[in-house]
Amino acid sequence: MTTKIPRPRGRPRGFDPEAAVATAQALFQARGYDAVGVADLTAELGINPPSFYAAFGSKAGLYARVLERYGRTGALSLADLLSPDRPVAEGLSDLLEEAARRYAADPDAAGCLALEGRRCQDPAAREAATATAEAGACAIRTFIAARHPDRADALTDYVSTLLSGLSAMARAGVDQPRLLAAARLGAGAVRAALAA
Amino acid sequence: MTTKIPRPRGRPRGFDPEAAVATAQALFQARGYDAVGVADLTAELGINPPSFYAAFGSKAGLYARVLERYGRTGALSLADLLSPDRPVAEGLSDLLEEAARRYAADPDAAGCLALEGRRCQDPAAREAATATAEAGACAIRTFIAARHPDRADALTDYVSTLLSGLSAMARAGVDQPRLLAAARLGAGAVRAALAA
DNA sequence: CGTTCAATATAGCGGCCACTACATAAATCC
DNA sequence: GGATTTATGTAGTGGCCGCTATATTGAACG
Repeated sequence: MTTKIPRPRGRPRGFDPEAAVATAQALFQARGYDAVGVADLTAELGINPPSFYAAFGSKAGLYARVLERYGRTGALSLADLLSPDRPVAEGLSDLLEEAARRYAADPDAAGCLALEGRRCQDPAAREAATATAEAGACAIRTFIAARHPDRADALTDYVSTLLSGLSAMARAGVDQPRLLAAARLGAGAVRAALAA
Repeated sequence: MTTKIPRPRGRPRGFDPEAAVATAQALFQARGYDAVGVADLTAELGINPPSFYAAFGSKAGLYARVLERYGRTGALSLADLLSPDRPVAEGLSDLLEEAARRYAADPDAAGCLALEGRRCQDPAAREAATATAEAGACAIRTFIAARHPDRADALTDYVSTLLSGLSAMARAGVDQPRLLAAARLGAGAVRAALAA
């Protein structure tokens, strides 16, 4: 159950900010940051601009909350896929395959929100997306370095390259089976590098 | 020598359109299509908007000419790298390495003009960039299919994924040695797939 | 010379953008 | 009740965008 919170002072909100963040996530993922206007968001949420800015501060502010939510719900569960007790090659293979599945799962939300967001025009939003993406790369590096410290940097670069490429291909319209096949081919190089 | 062309009727141009295309290529490659405004272009070229539109029709029209020039001068020479007499694995390896070198060669022009251009907001420019990128993928597919028809589709997807990823990493600021190492790792999977 | 033709310069168009000033509505506090 | 606080709806702001109407300049024609 939800904790009983005594109503705050003023007029209560007419909408749920968390639900709004979820709606915004879908819009941003479908069209990209730049292509989603504040007018699109307010229309979709059924609110007016002042309510929007009172709740989120700015379009980039909402995007930051969307990225935070993406890390919890939409992105790959790096903690599960890259748990320290898994073989390194297995974890990275599964990561790549799962990325291919998710990136191409919904044709209206193709690719990775964070990786794609790095290309938007708004500096604040771009930095937020870059930070989220970098956090993912950092998790990969840490996972590898625990058992293959000498190969962590190079392998992380390679896996990051593949993930960026898979996201780009998904956005270009490549379907799930093809994307998955590409991910599996790429994962082969990871296994070969770790076996050597 | 240049062919002797009798001066046409009206007032002569005050600038060289071909040089303007080259200048625009540098701008588009450095900042991306959306971030370069017509005002930026006219200022850089030292001309006014009407001259711009008389020469190129539209911003997307100029971009199409830039892409055409890119195919001739800036992009990878697919015809050389993928000439039919080369071993398939060798051609693809060299293609990936050369892409890594070029994408990270100039920090102010990181990535592939065509691959990155697929994400812009203007539909006409986006389609032009997509067509150019697709032509490259087609050349790769043809090169592979000549000797490995059953693997051409999957390998083309994989190489395209890597190229998109390398371009994205270059734009994210990864330097040339790291990018080259990632490309070499990725090329290993190509050789393995063809040897199997 | 005057006519014709094309590229130029000045100035500004309409449209969309993220964002906000202002007054009002709906709740709690005293 | 009245004061206070917060969110809301209406209506609009300034700014940048791609693009253009209009008049003028500079060249080749006849």
